[in-house]
Amino acid sequence: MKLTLSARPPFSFPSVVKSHGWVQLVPFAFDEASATLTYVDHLSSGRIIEYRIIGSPTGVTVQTSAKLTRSEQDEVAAKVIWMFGLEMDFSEFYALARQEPKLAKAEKNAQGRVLRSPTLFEDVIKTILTTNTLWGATKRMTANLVMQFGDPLADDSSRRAFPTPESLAVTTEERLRAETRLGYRAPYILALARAVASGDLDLEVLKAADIPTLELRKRLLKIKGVGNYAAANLLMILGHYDFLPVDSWALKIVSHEWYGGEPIGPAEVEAAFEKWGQRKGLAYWFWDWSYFEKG
DNA sequence: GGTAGACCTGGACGC
DNA sequence: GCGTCCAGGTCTACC
Repeated sequence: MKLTLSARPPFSFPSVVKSHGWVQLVPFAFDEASATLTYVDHLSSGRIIEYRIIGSPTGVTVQTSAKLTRSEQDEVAAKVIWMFGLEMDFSEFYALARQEPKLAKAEKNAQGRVLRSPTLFEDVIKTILTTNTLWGATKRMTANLVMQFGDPLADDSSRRAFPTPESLAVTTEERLRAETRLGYRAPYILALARAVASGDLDLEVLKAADIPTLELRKRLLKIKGVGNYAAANLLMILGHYDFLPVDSWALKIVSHEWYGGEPIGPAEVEAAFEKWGQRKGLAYWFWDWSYFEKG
């Protein structure tokens, strides 16, 4: 099966794929040689399928080896549109970015979209797994979760979908600690899965564009394990850019940019991007950091 | 509301 | 080989 999906221009497939580290976390995988992003998904029909997503200047094509029903095709299309933010409009950000040399490439490179998981449940868990740890450990914890609790492709049990809330809800904190190696994050992940599986918490409604940012942030901060950094990161994913995900990395690159490498705190990071208002997250995310300049 | 201390893990580093 | 530090922070108790 093949679906062709159009994006609001400008659009850049590699810009979305490489917008942050999600592409390195299963069930995502990216093949550089063929420039193909794959993702193993658990459809609401119960089937486990793999998407092969290829970019074009006008959007993406999605291929699956499985033959899908009409409703399954609609589900895949809706999910990929969300994952790539195909309908998102960054024209107001680009208008401001044209005035800032450090964002001069933003419009040309069609920056703004960030790669998202099909469900906010998956993005919340992955975000919690990025906190207070090394990136390598985030990849390992995510891989453990997927291998231990995700359902496999019919023809390749080494490729699995992200666990459903229901599959995680029935496990124990002890197993998440001892086998999945989530450490102190185990009770957070378990509580989240149980809340979503029971229907007490509906994360998908938070994708609605008309929820005010402060209300959204308040709801995200109620999730155990989600603090200021994680909430800001999730707001970025949800298309709200009023808060900065200030982590140790942000402190490092902002210090290098404006403070000569001296130790700084979150206040200095906030001050550096204050003038960008509701688009400060975008300005921060796509800033042409001197930290990465060669030489 | 602000802050200190604890928290899982595992790689890097110094000895 | 061993101990310590720290990383894409958060929570809780305490003031």
